[in-house]
Amino acid sequence: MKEMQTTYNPKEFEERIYAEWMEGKCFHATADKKKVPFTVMMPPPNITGRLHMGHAMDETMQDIIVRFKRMQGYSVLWLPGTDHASLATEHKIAEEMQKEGVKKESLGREEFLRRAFAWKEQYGGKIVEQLKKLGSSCDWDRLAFTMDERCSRAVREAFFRLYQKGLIYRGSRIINWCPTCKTALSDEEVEHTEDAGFFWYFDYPIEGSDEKLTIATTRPETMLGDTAVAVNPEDERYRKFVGKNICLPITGRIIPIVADGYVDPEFGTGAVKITPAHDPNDFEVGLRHDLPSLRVMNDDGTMNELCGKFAGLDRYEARKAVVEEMRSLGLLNKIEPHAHNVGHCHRCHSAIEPLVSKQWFVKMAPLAKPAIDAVVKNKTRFVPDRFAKIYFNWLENIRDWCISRQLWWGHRIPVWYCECGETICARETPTVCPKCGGTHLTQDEDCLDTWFSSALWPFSTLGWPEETEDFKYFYPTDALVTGYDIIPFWVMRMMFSGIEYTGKVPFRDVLIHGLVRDEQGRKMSKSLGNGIDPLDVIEKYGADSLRLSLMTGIAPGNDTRFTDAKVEAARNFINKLWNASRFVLMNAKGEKVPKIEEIKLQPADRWIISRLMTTIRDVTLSLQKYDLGIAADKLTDFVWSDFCDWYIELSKPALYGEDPERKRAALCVLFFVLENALKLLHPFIPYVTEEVYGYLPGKRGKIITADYPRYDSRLSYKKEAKAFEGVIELIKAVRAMKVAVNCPPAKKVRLFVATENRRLLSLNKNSILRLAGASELDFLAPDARLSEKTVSQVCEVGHLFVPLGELVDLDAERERLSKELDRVMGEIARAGGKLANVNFMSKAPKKVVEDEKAKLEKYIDMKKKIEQQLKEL
RNA sequence: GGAAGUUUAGCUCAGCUGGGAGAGCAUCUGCCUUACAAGCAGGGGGUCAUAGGUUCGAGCCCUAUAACUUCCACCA
Repeated sequence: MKEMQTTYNPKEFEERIYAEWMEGKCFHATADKKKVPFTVMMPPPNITGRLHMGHAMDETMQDIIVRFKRMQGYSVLWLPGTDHASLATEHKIAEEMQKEGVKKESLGREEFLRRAFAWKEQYGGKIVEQLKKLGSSCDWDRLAFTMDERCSRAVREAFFRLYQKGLIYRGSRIINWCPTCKTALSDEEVEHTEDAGFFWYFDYPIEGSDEKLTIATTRPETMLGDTAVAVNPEDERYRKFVGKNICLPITGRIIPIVADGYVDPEFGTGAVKITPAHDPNDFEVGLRHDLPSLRVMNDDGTMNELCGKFAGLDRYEARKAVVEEMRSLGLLNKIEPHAHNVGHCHRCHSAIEPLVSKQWFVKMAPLAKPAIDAVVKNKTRFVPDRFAKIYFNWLENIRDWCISRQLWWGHRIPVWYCECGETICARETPTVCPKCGGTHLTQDEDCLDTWFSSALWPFSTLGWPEETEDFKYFYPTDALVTGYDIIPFWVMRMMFSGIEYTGKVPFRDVLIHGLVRDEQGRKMSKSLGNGIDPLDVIEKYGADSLRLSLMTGIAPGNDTRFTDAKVEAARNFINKLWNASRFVLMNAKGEKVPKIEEIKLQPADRWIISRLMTTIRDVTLSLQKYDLGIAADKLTDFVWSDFCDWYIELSKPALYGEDPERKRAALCVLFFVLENALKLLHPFIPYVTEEVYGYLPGKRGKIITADYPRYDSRLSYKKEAKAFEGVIELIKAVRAMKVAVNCPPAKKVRLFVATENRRLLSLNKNSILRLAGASELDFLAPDARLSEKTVSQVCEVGHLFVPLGELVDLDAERERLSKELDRVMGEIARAGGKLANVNFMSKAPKKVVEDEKAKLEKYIDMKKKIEQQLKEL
């Protein structure tokens, strides 16, 4: 067998091991009726995307859960895929073509799509390769793409069904328009930011009078599309004007003054210009008062032919020009600075133009209701549950979803128009008009919002609408892991889609995690340039270290900061594990290791096995609750402190000793604990655990497919473990004493313990001598004392005396004991106070009272002994 | 204008259903002890944001307050 290297070096094996897993089809899921399915759908990254820390965290969490469940014996499917990301991708491809001097429009739809698919083939798989580096154990055989044949079919089916039910409609509504991307956007795709702007006050002349009505606006250029001015019906100032008309400056159009409750008399001048075609509120006012809607802008954000001399001007140039024109007409009343909310395109960040446009919408109210109910009834639950509130908040206030996009890259809307005027929605491309029999059908030009296909992800990837084996077996899925930032985009939409199309919620648990921020707590972003590339970290430290660092010190749903120090700490831990493994293997050379059932266990053995059992139980429970951070903490603590710092050291006397049986027994326990620890750690740090597992003697398969450790109550040894803690305490006491009195560490000391528990100490004599740095261990009668000058410490197992002869620094010892006495007195006061409290005695649970009594007794005894010792010094 | 979150050691954060404040990093002291200096041993450091309340008992539950963060919202 080959030797392990002296230092942990992930580069030696990470790539090789991933290849072995792939070769062994370890990630492949089968619809195995004998097993219970466990399904996770990977949130598909955009094909334009590059792996970032957010992905790394998201992927790691899923991989941990999935590996855990796989080891527990579930038939696990973790289905990966990518999203076509229509807007982002089209944007990117158009940009690249621009560099070659090619315009999208001049290519035409077909040629553009041909190039887009070619681009996807070439670059779209990049992110998938990056995911593999992290160690993601997803079923690559089932790799899906939101625009592949399966998903496309599901999209058409879903659209068709909603259309038939009347839940999809086409209409002219006010929508969010991005003048740069030249497409409509959904409300969720608009980001609002507070921008510094101005309030322009315009005097609008009243028709047939010298009076003027002053309005305030943040968007002067839209006045060209005004079709009314509104005031509050209760507003005394303006009551007389209601019903009269305004002679709209510049345009000369005559528009009415209407009364509407929407107007806040306190704000601005209390008179509002109404532009139904360019403002959502004004649109509503327009509907109520039957006002015409006058669109004055083109798709690219320039003013249109209705704007006279302003036609062709960009909206911002037009703004200046209109203000100037009003000034020259003497109608500009004043200008005030004013901060207001402006919507921006989440893709290109241009200011959104609300405008009336003919688009396709999904009627949300009937879909939102069941999606809310499902979470209320706990059919799907959010972890942590506070995110349910955010989910409710979205769905309760949701407006109809604008699903059409003026793009080419995406799912084309499955609607055709006949010359006769008929609109046909169909699953497959129709050839004749069912109404007139005509064959001149043209398909709707628009594409669907990317999220329309993402919403079907949990089942479209499994073959829905067909009742495939996969669909029947793996759906509904079990856990969805994602960041809180995409609850409205994705989680919500999968929920109502799943319920609507399959009749079942798409997932049982929604595990929400926070954002990975930079060292200063800032969001990692391209513009700040503070993003850290996970691949660089992997290159430097290995994937396991990155994974573990992302899982330490995290709480569900909370943001976390990424620091190099954390990765280093993780790497150090793995190195520790590596060396502990190396130690165990080195000592096993040539030895035949018996089974755990065949050996005689020593107290230290029972203690570490007991600690292992506790760890198994705690970690399993934590993972089941998705408390990954806690599980990671418990595990690293167990391996580093209990196993490495204590048990390995405790086992050395046996390993290096003369008794071959003792040696074999110690080896057996070392292997037993190591093997289980590796398994428990495997979901977190899969590569190194697989690598080390391969070095373990005996015939075994891969750790990835090994059984997850189980808690065994027969091996819990609660009492023995508790008793053994006394030995540990004793050793710690000796070490601390030596340091306190400045005794050189290498100097061996003699130990005397006045105790009733000689057996336990005798059994561990060699370990105590070794770990405490002592030459002898002798016993005294329980209340006996040592005649020479000594340092002493009252321990659980007995009263410890260390004669240090001329080495004793009496002042240091006095100080140490006084400090100890203070602590004990404090404890006595605390416990005594509690026990003297009548209310505590009568109301606190018996167990708590008993515990306090025992503590008090113990501390009183300690106090006595310490005082005695102080006197004798 | 709503809503959520955060506030615990110098820093980054844990702390399950209320019963003697934790980790990692940093810092100090001493150690190259035959797995590991990416290490070992020992130590220092916290009125758990503030003010009230409930309770025998509060970091944890309730009510206010403050600061910071984020999300949502049509105030032109």
